Amino acid sequence: MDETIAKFIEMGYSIEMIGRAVEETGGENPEPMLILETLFKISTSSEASSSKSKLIDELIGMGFSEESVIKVIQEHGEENLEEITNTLLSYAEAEKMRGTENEDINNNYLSDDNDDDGNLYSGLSSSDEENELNSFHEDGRLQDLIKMGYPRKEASIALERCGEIASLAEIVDFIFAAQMARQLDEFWAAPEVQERRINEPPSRRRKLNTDMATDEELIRLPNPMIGFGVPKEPGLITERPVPIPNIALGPPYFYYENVAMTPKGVWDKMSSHLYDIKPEFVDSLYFCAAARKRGYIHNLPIKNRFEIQPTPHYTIQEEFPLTKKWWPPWDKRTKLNCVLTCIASAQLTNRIRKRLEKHEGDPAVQKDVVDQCKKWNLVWVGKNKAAPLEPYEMERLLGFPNNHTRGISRTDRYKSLGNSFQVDTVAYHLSVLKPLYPKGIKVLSLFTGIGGGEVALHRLQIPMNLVVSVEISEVNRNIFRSFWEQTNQRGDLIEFTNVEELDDHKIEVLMDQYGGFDLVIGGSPCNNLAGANRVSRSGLEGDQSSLFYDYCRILEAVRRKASRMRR
DNA sequence: GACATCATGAATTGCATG
DNA sequence: CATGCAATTCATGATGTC
Repeated sequence: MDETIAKFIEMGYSIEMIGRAVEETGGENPEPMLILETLFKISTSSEASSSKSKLIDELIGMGFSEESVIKVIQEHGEENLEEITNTLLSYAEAEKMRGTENEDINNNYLSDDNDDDGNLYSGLSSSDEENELNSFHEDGRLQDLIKMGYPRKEASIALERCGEIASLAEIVDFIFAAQMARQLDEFWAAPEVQERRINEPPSRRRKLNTDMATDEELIRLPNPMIGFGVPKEPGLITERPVPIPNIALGPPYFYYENVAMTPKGVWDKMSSHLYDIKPEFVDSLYFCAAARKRGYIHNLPIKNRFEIQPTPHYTIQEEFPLTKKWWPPWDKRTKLNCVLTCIASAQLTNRIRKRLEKHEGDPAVQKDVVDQCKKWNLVWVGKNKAAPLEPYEMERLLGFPNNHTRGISRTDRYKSLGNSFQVDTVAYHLSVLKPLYPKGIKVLSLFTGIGGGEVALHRLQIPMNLVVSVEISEVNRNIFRSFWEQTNQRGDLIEFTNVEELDDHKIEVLMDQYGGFDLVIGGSPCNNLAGANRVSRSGLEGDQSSLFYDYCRILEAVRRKASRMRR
């Protein structure tokens, strides 16, 4: 503990503050991370601001206005460092994009008036980007950085780390992130002796060690599958166990999704292609009455998530009350299994009924029937009658509005719904964007499907000023366009069919035209990964699932372009 | 051709057991 | 630690009907 305190003093905190923080943190041997968080809170709270904290000075020195910094820290006083980084970067981004308007970003953020921003992205066109980039000399970059107030040493390290072709914005991002992360890093790199003194549950320590191990370690699925935490369940994590690498910090933010249970090594590979961010595995049974085990790789902040309202029912019986009348007492299910793309045959329902009538009260038969019900996700809709869900029932489970998929064949509805997001789960993750983008966001939506991500944003009441959507299926495009029209969206919708056709040039033109993207969202095809595939479960290199690499390509193009535009 | 219906395992993981 | 068992899974392809 003494070592910890010494470290705090070294970081510039006074002994009084440390004492107060330890006291407030409580416990015999509080975790240093918690103390640091409390210290941070104290040092940035209004009553302790007689002497401005080191952090505020640092942020101001980096070129943010004093008002911005104070405002953000007041607003997010209890946030972690990553949160503040993200928020300030978002503000800076928003300020840049407003361009000549030159509004005070803080007033803009705090004000409730949502005036008409229909012309927010009209007539923006830039030129000579490439020439500017090429003429960017390293010495020039160094001098620019020093002019911006960065210490020479820090600037040159960043230059070295980012490489010769990095833009100024990328380097600024790097320095910023490095400064914000430095305090945390001291603890992650803490010596063994100190580590053992930390009074933390063994499970957490094991996780910590695993995460810090080499990359050879395969990614394991967590149990319970709650990611960084789910509502109404213990185990909420407020810091990422493995921080986001500097190079991947947003904005622009991105959100990638796929099935959790893939062939071995797939998630390791996907993570390695997405900036080594560790996936967040979440089972949607914590959000609705059906399981849905999915992995999400994203660079979103994770603090202050919230659920969309109204929340769905958590059990089968509450979600489908009419089944209660027929539900046999020996079927103990309260949650359904994953909604797939195909349903059970009517023959199965018949076979089950006949068996139950013939062997009334036979526990062995009942056990077998329950197994079949689990396998095919059946619910009880009549006496001895177990039937698959109707499309509208799947819509409800997945968080879509009633009849979202109306207008296409029943077979196609099942297929499209089975391939979709669970809206409440995704919305929970995306909810952190709401305070960051009060005037709405610009979305690049890959593999849009029936628009699960957009429905989530809509239900979060985050305006979509622009959606560029890529979706190969015509019926899905029709459904999504119907949603767009029926909800009276005011933003622009631009549709593409194939991800392959969205090349670097098209991306640049779109981003110039609209001022960039705030969010890149999508889940690439799982056909060749999903366990239900008996025929072609060929892994990430399969015909459809290899489109994952197009997601990466497009994301990287967007982030590169965004870095150039930031200047 | 659109649509509906049906039959078709296996990879992976968790867990208990020895 | 090996082994076996149980549980779960964003699907594909063939066939029939209209």
